[in-house]
Amino acid sequence: MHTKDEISLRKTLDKFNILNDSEFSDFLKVCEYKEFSKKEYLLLSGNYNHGVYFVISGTIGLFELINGKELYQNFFLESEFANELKSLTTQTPSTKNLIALTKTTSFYLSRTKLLELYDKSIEFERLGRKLLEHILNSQNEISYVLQSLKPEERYKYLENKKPRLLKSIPLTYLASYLGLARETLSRIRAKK
Amino acid sequence: MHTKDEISLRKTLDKFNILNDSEFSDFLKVCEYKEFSKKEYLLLSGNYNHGVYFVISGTIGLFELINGKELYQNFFLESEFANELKSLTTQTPSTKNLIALTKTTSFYLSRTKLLELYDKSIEFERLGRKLLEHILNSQNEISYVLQSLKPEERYKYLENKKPRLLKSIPLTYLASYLGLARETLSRIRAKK
DNA sequence: TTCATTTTGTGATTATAGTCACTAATACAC
DNA sequence: GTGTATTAGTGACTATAATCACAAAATGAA
Repeated sequence: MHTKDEISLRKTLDKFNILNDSEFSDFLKVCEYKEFSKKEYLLLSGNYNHGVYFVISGTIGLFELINGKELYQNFFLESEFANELKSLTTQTPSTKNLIALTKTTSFYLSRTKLLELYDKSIEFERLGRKLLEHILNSQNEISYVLQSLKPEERYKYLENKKPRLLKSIPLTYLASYLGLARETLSRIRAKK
Repeated sequence: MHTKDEISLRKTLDKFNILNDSEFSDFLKVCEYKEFSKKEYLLLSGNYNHGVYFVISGTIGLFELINGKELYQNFFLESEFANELKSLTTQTPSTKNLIALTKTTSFYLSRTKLLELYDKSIEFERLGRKLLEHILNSQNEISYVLQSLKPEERYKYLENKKPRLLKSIPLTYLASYLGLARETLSRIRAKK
């Protein structure tokens, strides 16, 4: 049996060219299908993070609450792995929140099952490593944007490199993500 | 034979609790001792990145040249792995430079040898994954600093979380690293 | 469809850090 | 030890984006 959702997961993992059919099947076996309604929390700060999510449909936001303000640090769209790695890897209470910004469907992979996969064979370790390399390269890009681009250039960065975000995430959250005041981003867009 | 330098490497890797004596010995076997004089480049933008360095002594800087300005993105001190992962993992020409900011000694591990280790056993893959998790958590912290802290708070961040940088890296480079004008950082420090 | 909530737009003002220009101090090479 | 490089400090000024306050629009639920 291959549902559309499983094929989507397969396609994403196949980019790394590591798992064969049997390994993918093992991966899938430990995934649980989960749905979230808009504004539902997948992870609440203060709690431990117990796993990762593969987004089938919808969008998930990662944010931190800093003096009453929601500081968005990432967004996860269709076919991406939503993750908060600090708490997951160090097993300390999370300072961050994962929230469904829209109605969302996902595959959930618990930390326990993930660690079992890592133990099972080198292929899963390799997949984990490659995924982390990929995530790290993205994260470095964001850091660069925040470190050195002016507001207008940050907006252009979204246009050019993250058009899906621009299309699907409210400006308010994007401003937070880019380290700008909402009004600033609104004015930049108005000028175009 | 165990030199002081090898013990330093061993201690750093032992934090991850993965390699046994024989595996560490395999790791060490593929390391080359390399020295760099002040201002010598370990990686020049435009070139391919062929490996990683473990800093035995000295400091290494990672920067990008953006309209004539050196934009420092990281510093690597004693007992840290100096890396530029984008070019290393994607095998595209590097946009970044690695430079010895002081006279530096290091162990060099080539990409080829690294990949051989990854193939050799699951322990090396796991070490790679854990190292990446660690690096990613640090990188997320920097992003947070750049996204949401005011100049004064950024300086405090260095004081509290990166005192070694504050001690050993010129203010000019630290300002770049923190996304601030050199003068701003200088004034902040003067106020203390 | 209507009402409440969320999201966006925009003007006026202020705070803040960037830039420029120059001096001082420190480090480093010969 | 002298001279050159690099690094740091500081005042004056300017540009820029944050903040505040409010209105408008869009979205979503009942």
